[in-house]
Amino acid sequence: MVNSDNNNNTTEERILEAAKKVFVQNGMDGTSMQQIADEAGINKSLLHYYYRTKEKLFANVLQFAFKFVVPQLQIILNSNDDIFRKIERLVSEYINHLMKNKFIPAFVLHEINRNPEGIFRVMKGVGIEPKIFIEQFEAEIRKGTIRVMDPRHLIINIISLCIFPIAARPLAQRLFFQNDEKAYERFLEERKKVVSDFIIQSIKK
Amino acid sequence: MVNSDNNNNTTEERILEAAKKVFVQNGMDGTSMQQIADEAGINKSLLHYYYRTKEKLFANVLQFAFKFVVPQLQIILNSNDDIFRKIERLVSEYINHLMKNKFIPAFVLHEINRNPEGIFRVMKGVGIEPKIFIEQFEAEIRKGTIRVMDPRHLIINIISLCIFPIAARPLAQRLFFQNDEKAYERFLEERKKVVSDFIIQSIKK
DNA sequence: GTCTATATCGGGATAGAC
DNA sequence: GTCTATCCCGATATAGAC
Repeated sequence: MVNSDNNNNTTEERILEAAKKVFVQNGMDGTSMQQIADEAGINKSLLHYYYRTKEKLFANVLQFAFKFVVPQLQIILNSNDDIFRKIERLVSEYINHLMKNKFIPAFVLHEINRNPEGIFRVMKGVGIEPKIFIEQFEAEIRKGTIRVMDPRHLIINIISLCIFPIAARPLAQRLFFQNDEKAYERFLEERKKVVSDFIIQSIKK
Repeated sequence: MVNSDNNNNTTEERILEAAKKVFVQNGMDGTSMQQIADEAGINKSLLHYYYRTKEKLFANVLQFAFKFVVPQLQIILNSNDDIFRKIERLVSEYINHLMKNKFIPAFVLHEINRNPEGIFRVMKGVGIEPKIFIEQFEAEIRKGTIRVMDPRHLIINIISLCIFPIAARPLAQRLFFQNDEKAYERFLEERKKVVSDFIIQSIKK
């Protein structure tokens, strides 16, 4: 899961762990309180005792989708590396994270459409801030080392290339890799280099 | 919607139109038969009369997500254009299609994870076949006009860059465009050129 | 074909015993 | 804190009148 601290803690924590697992795999609508209770090894009533409603429990789960990875990415965004090195590190770190949390991308994308405000609130809470990265990018454009481009396109491109292959994995793995798990893992490993090369080539003059 | 032939046909067709609209926006789990009945202007029983179960009705909807766009893309894939022109046309056509069917990407991605076999069956049914495109790509590599690259990475990259900005639109529009619909429309229009330039730059030697 | 009425089940949530 | 029992509602699905 997205969190490393595992099971045998308090009941409250066990519930949250179970909820993360089940919600992230099946979405808000696709998950019942019974499933979460079973996963946590307790009964439904306790869920309501600790988190009054399903909505509140879900809200608690949602932020875990960002809580751990955002600070890591922020460190890279604000580091002293040059722009190309930053892109390499961002892509590698992000793909790495998503490989370890493979249900997160589709879960978040579904939620973005089901209830945009919820995600938006969480995103403002964790507060990712690409300002320094964008300024650096624009400085390079003025220096003439990279092509003129709206930084928003670059950012969306980077994110697209990292997230989509994980979000669409169950289909892509079947279509292109005969549903071979290991082969797709290797493909994703390769992508850490392929994607950053791809991006750097496309922006370099 | 993904289909052009509109409303006032037989009841059976009206139901299917309504089901497409509601299912695609809210997903299988997020949709009730009552919602579909309301959207179609009839009552629940009729849904069961025409399509025995919710599952069967949903299965009928699913294929419409691919039925119309796949043949169009296939024509481009098999055309006589050179590889760069093909990429331009593919990206432009696909983004265009997705802009007109903005709920499809997140719907499909969610479904890919909820029930991969269902999507896989549909995909084999509509049968997209990139063989000619891949051969053309490999021929260019041998000629030395483009860099060495697994064609699967290229294909995944193209699809990622087209789909993701639509799938994540509700969030991206808020984060980068103050939730301005029109501004995001322009951004997506721009992407038809930006994305194909981006890809071509990155593979060209 | 289309409707109303109803059966049956599972959902979220609460009451109350321990 | 944790359980069992229960409430209430909305869901899918069916029966049967017209």
